Amino acid sequence: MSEAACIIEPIQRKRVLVAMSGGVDSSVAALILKQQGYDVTGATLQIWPDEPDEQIRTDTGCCSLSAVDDARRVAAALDIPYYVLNFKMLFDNAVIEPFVQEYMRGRTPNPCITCNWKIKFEAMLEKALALGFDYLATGHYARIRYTNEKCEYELLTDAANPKDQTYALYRLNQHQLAHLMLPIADYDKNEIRKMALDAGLPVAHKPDSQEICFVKDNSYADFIETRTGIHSREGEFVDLRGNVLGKHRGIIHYTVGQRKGIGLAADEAFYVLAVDPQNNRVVLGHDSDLYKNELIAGQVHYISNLPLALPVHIEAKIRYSAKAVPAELLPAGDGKVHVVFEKPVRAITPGQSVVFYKGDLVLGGAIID
RNA sequence: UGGGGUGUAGCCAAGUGGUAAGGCACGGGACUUUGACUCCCGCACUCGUAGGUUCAAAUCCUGCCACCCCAG
Repeated sequence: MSEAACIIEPIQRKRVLVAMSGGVDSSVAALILKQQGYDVTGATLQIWPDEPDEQIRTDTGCCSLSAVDDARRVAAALDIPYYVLNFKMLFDNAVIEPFVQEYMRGRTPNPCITCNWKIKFEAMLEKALALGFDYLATGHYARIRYTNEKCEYELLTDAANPKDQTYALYRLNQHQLAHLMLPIADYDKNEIRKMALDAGLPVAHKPDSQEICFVKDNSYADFIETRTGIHSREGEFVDLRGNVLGKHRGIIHYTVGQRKGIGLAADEAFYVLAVDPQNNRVVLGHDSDLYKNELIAGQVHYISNLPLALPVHIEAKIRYSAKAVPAELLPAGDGKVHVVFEKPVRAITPGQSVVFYKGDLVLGGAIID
C-alpha cells in the first residue's frame, strides 16, 4: 500500500491546548511543547463542585482544586494563556454517578478510565477543537504513532518506562488520536522532574497523584454513603461452600483480591473472592482461590478502525499495575469478548478494565463482567 | 464443689528452669493517577491470680479464680 492511499493527512497547524492538572507531568508537557515552538495554551478542568476552604487541598490528587492554583502558576511561569474549564456537571453525570452505581452493584469501577474516556478525550477534546485548537495535549506516559501502512494512528506503550499509562488510555479512537499529543512520552519520570526543575516550574517536587481525585482521604465508601444517603448494610462473609464466617460492613467496602479490612483471624489470610450484591454477601477464600484463567468482558473498544479478526493471540492486562500476560481473545456473543489466559491470573475483578496489547501496540480493551 | 483438663498479646499457638517463636488480625510506612495486591517496620518489660522454692521460673510447689470435660 502506498502513501497515496492514505486518506488522513496529519494536521500541520500548531495551536495546542494542554490539559494541565497542576502536576509535574502535564506542566512539563506544556513546557516541552512551548520549547518546540507550538502555540500553547493551558487549561485545567474544574470537575468537582466547590466546597468551603477544606477543598483547598495541598496534597496530591490529579484534579483537586489546588490543582487550579498550581496549574495557573505554571502557566504564568511559562508565559502561556491559561483557562479553567467548568466540567462539573458532566463529570458528575459521566464519572461520579456511574462510579457510585457500580459500587452499589458490587463491582469495582475505575473512574480514571471513565474520566479519560468521557471527559478528557471526549468532552475536553471537542471543546478544544471548537475553540479553534488543533491539538489537545496531556501528560500521559504513552506514545502515539501514525503508520502509513494502515493509514492509522497507533497507541504504543513505552516498554522501558515503568510509568506507562496506556492502560488508562485504551478507549482512545482514531479521531482522538489524530488530535492528541503526548509530549512526555519519550522521557522517564526523573527526566521530567529535572526538566521542571531546570525550567523553574513551581511544581517540580510535587508528589505524583494517587488517589481517586474526587474522594477525600481515600474513604470512597464514606463518599458513596454520603452521596447516596444509603447506609451500607452489614451482611455475611461466607466461604466457597456457603458457610458463614463472620459479618461484613457492607459490600461497597470490598473488592476482589482484597485482604485488608476483613478482620478475621485464621491460619491463613482471607481474601475477597467475590461480592454478591443479590444476597448482600462477600465470599472469602485464600490466595490460591483467586487465580482464574478466563473472563468475559463487555463494552469492547478497539483503537483501530480496522476490525480485529478473532480469535487472536494477544497480551492482556487486567488492572492498572498488572503485567500484560499472554492470552487468547475470542468472541463471546452479545458483542462481548472471552479472554482466555495462558496461565491463571490473580483477582480478576468485575468493573475493572482488561486491556489488549500486541507487543508495544495497544489494541483496545473492555470492561470485565 | 467427686474426678480429670485448660488458662501465654484481639484470635490461634510455640515454649517443660536461664531470661517470651510463628501465623492471623491490627497500626504505620513504601509502592500505586481506580479499588486492590505486595513489600518493610511495629505490635506481651510479660505468660489467669497470690505467694513459695531457686543465682535464675511462663516453665517446679501451694492457695485462689475462670472456663471445659467426665461422673453422680
